Amino acid sequence: MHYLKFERIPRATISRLAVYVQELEVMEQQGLKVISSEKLAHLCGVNPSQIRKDLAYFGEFGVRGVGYYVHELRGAIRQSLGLDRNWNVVLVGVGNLGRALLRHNMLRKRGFVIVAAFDCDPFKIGEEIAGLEVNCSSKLPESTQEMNVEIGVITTPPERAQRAANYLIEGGIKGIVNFAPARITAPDYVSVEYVDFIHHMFSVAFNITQKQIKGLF
Amino acid sequence: MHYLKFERIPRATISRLAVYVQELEVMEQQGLKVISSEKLAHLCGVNPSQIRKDLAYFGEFGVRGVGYYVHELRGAIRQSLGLDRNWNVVLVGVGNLGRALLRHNMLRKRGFVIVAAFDCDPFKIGEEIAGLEVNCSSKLPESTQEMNVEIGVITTPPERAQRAANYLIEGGIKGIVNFAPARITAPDYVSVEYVDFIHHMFSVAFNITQKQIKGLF
DNA sequence: AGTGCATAGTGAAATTTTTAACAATCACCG
DNA sequence: CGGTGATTGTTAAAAATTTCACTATGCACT
Ligand SMILES: NC(=O)c1ccc[n+]([C@@H]2O[C@H](COP(=O)([O-])OP(=O)(O)OC[C@H]3O[C@@H](n4cnc5c(N)ncnc54)[C@H](O)[C@@H]3O)[C@@H](O)[C@H]2O)c1
Ligand SMILES: NC(=O)c1ccc[n+]([C@@H]2O[C@H](COP(=O)([O-])OP(=O)(O)OC[C@H]3O[C@@H](n4cnc5c(N)ncnc54)[C@H](O)[C@@H]3O)[C@@H](O)[C@H]2O)c1
Repeated sequence: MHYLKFERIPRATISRLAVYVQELEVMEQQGLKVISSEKLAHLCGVNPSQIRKDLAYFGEFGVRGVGYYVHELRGAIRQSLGLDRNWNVVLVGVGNLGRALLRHNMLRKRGFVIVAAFDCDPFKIGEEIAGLEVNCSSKLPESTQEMNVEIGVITTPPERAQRAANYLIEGGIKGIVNFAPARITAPDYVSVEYVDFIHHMFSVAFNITQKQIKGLF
Repeated sequence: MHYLKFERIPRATISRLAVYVQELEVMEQQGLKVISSEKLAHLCGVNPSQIRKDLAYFGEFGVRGVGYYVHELRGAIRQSLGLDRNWNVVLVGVGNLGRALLRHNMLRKRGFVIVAAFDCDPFKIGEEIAGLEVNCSSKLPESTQEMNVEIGVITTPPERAQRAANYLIEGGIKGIVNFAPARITAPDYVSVEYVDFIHHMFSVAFNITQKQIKGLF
């Protein structure tokens, strides 16, 4: 019997669950109904035990001898992660990257609804992008409180990231996703995540160098 | 005495080294000459021992009783990661995100030089972005071999990511950074990294949900 | 030169995370 | 309606990673 656990859930587990959801969505589109931990593991590039363990933190979602029902499992994971509802999001910094995010429907499809965008550049304020008017960032704190926004996305230059974060914190935001390559400080009650693709470039460069040293090329 | 180690280096270490470099660059701009592992750790949000351990994989870069010389340490880490040279990069998929990447000088500043961009859309082929002409993706394998390209960046829609990867692999690329939310398969000699910001959105949403359950709000 | 002080480097301990192994259980079949 | 095969959930072992505690060493000051 499975009792609700209050173990701390590894951050790596959360990250993998997101991958599982991704792959489950592909399967669902392909009309696949059932999947075993072994097959899913192979697709996601992990160990099958890992998948069963990750899922065990949240409940029992499979059928022994059969596997997991794709649709059901996707739903279960989404619910476990708190993704079975919409989240109001604001974006700070309407530059190249900010625009790319605003124009894509990827966020909305996953339940993250960008309800406002802010910039400090007077030339950008008033512009309309993807049906959203760019506002002056000084109005941010007020707006987020009014609109019940919980997550802020920072796409300003790195040296402005902390300032953007301060606005968001003042606005009562609970989580920040920072695309600028700069650490920011925030109170404990605010969750901060860093999206830093340069790290991944570094990683690849390092891996290639290593392989070269080891003579694999 | 420090002898060159052939231990496997944790992936997490690489990721942290990238953060250290980031912060060291900020310090250097501020004119700071010396930093202790304790202070750097605080800035990067990690444990001081962790920093010393991470660096120990590559050598001895500090001065006991003093700390690390900022400029020197930055150089040492960059060299350790294989970043003390330029890397030729190609980009596949000139959409919103691809353009944002092409327009930013962030990559070049770090030694990653985008030498060509490819798309399969006839309307985009021939267009010039940031001084680079968009080429037809069918020419990719040939071009990459000619230009001695080692890294490929994928910014196509997810369902096209594997195809893009295949072109890159055919072109003799050694590493791939994939921005599309889709796993890709590649031979062992190709390093693949995934940049998936949706995972970070999930993470933040999950953290907020957890805190709410625990009654922290 | 010697002393004190600060901080890097390092081996061992603690903790966390992953993997392996297996008992439990479900669907299916005769 | 019990046996069979498959695959989960779970416990135990292994591996990896992080943190601690301590030693070594360089610098500044006397
Ligand atoms: N361009 C990319 O492909 C890319 C990819 C990954 C990460 N990043 C990072 O994302 C960030 C943005 O990149 P970009 O290419 O969009 O840069 P950008 O210069 O095009 O855009 C930055 C925007 O932020 C605005 N801004 C500056 N300070 C602000 C403040 N205090 N409040 C509100 N808005 C403010 C600017 O007016 C500008 O519109 C950078 O930190 C960059 O390093 C960029
Ligand atoms: N837009 C964002 O802010 C953002 C952020 C993170 C990740 N992503 C991901 O990055 C990818 C690209 O996003 P986008 O917003 O730029 O999408 P987009 O639709 O604007 O651009 C995709 C481009 O890829 C091209 N393409 C398609 N198939 C191709 C192929 N086989 N070879 C070469 N080019 C091909 C298309 O012609 C198009 O120009 C998507 O997978 C998206 O999920 C986007």
